[in-house]
Amino acid sequence: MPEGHKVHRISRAFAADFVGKKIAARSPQGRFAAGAAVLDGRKMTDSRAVGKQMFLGFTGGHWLRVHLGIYGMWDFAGRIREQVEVDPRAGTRTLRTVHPEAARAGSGTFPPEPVGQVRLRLATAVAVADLRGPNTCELLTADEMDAVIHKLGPDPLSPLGSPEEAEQEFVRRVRGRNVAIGQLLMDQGVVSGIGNIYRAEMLFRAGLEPHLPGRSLSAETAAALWRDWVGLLQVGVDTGLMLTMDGLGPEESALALASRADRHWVYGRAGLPCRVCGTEIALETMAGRKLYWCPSCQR
DNA sequence: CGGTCATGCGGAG
DNA sequence: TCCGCCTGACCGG
Repeated sequence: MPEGHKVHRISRAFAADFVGKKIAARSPQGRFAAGAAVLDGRKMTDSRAVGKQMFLGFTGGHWLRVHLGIYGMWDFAGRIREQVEVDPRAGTRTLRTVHPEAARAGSGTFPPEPVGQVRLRLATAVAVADLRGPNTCELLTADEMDAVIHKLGPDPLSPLGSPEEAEQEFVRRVRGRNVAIGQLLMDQGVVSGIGNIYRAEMLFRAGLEPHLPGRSLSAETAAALWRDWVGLLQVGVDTGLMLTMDGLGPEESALALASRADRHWVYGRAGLPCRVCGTEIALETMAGRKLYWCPSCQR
């Protein structure tokens, strides 16, 4: 499942091709039939992403909250605006449709038959979005949505206040806790959108020992973590990929992108030599997820 | 082609 | 702490 960058991209896809349009809603799988009936025929009025959560607004004050969990997904088909995509083999950035297959001439009828367990299908006259395997798919009032959002830590791309206030909020939430920084980065109440890959990579990039309590970090160290997240998230939204290794040329990038194991500093590299110092990358469970880190570079 | 794991997280127990 | 979600990537045979 996507970390925060992907959710922002999905939200943008809805903003581009669904917001402002009358929406046909149904639940082919049946598990969201009641909710789909409420939304059916309404106009989509807004699309927001906060961390890993997305909120779609509809006339009448209805908000659809979707959290994809570990393997949920949205599939788009039909006339969908292009987004930047990175070609792993060529190492190039190009514009592509969200769903290239749909652009093929004569590639079947529109709308396409649902594939798999489609919890919810949202459709305009020319575009379709299918939701499969979500962790959460529910209708909320505006007040209920606000309550959800206010429980979340800051998201650089949907700050409740100024960017400076978002940074200060992150610093405050980290330094106020006697909990390992490796746990705090995964806590969506501390900062929104960071998942297991970004956690491991950010800690390595900062040279931070994952077990350090949040309150042991200096304000500057915590602020630097935030600024790194701001940059990583922006790159992720721009490219659609989690590019966590800086300073690679086109050829190196192409190689790095070719396989996930070669794409990151430490994530997924347990037992392999650290790219910087050669020390064996360590693996342990933290916050219920696998944490990869270099015992030499991170202390 | 079958088994395992995972870019989460909420709820049951 | 375990389960549901019920997909897709990856790996060994």
